[in-house]
Amino acid sequence: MDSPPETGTARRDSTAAILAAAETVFARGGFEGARMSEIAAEAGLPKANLHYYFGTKERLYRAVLERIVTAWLDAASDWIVPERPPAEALAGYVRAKLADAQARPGASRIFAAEVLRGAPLLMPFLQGELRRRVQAMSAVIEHWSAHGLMDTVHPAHVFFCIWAMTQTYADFGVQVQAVLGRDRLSAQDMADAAATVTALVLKGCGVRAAM
Amino acid sequence: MDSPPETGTARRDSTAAILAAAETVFARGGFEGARMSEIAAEAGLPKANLHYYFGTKERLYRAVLERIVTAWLDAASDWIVPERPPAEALAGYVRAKLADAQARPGASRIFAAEVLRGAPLLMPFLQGELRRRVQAMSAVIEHWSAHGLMDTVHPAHVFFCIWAMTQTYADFGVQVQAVLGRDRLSAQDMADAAATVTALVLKGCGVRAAM
DNA sequence: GTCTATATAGCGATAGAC
DNA sequence: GTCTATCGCTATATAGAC
Repeated sequence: MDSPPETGTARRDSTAAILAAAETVFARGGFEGARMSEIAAEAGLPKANLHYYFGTKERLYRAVLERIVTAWLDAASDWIVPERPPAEALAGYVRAKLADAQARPGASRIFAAEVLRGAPLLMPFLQGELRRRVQAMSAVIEHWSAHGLMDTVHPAHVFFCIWAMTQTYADFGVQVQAVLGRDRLSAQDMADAAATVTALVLKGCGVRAAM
Repeated sequence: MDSPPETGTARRDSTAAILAAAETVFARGGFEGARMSEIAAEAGLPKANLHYYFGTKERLYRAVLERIVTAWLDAASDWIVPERPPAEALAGYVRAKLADAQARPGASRIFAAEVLRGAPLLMPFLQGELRRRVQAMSAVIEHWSAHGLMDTVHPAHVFFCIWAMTQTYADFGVQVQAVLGRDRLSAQDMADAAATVTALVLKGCGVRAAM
């Protein structure tokens, strides 16, 4: 948004390559664990170019975080709307979150590592945009409860639990693999995961069967 | 277990102080984010003493991890036994895990950070001891299902979900606080969390009401 | 055993040639 | 705009006095 001007297609290619490489490298080890030299190698560029485009390691990291947070919000939030029956809405939300965790596990891990260390850079997002989204989605849940479509619950906590369960298949993927004794998670494993999470959420919230 | 001999009470005091300080400092930032000088300051000892007792930063980190893993296993695993009714057993297990997350959030975060970066040091534990424990607990779940005390589920995935939900209140505590708009989580917040997780697990698994 | 003072390496960042 | 060579700092680790 500031630093060197935004024009030029070579610039676009380079910054895109750097951001993709940075997401890969930050995904293992977080901010402190990543080396600028690793990111440069991953992007196939000299290290100096990273500083030319992004100035400092922290500014590059912030750029990566920003991309992730944007995707986080777009991903699934429009499933939770009052017109939809809760069974369909919640199941769709869970499936979208699980699909996101599988599609971009690195993004999920970077987000998790940032929150783990106290979210120094994400705090404004958590207290602002995310809080408002949760309040809006919570109102929908309360609407469903009031209409007898599901149990009365603590809506925010239900979302914390959904996020925890879906993200665990990205963030703790190696633990899941190790415990199941797999080299990597099969499609069947992910189907079992989806079935389990969906059942816990729908039956756990007493959602009346979809029609 | 190796390096300097294990006798002497001054040694016991120093190593205990260092391990406690290390757990605090590793809890924010993980292995790479921690500075030996921070740990020394936190323990009130000169930095050189850390190296005298533990040799390297990695060996100190391993010692901290070992303590955490031991506690992890002791914490709650004896709740899941076939004699107990599943409602009581699963509710007790969830409560014990949540209490553990509240009592030692730093330990939970260190474990999470280690798994996040691919669990290079924990892999033997995950594939060995933890896998065996899950297999044993899964057999109990299947026993309950076979006796009509609860639905037929994917037992391992149920445990992944329980761990995810309970640990999120330690590992992602700042996110929970931010979204709820709190300075810190109140006793009421934690009671709501416990109620939500317990409901999702018990109703989600179709556990027949306790008698 | 305990500490101060220092060696050594690796990292982020930059200067300056092309 | 792009790269090579290098600076300066900081962190782990150790040598050696007490």
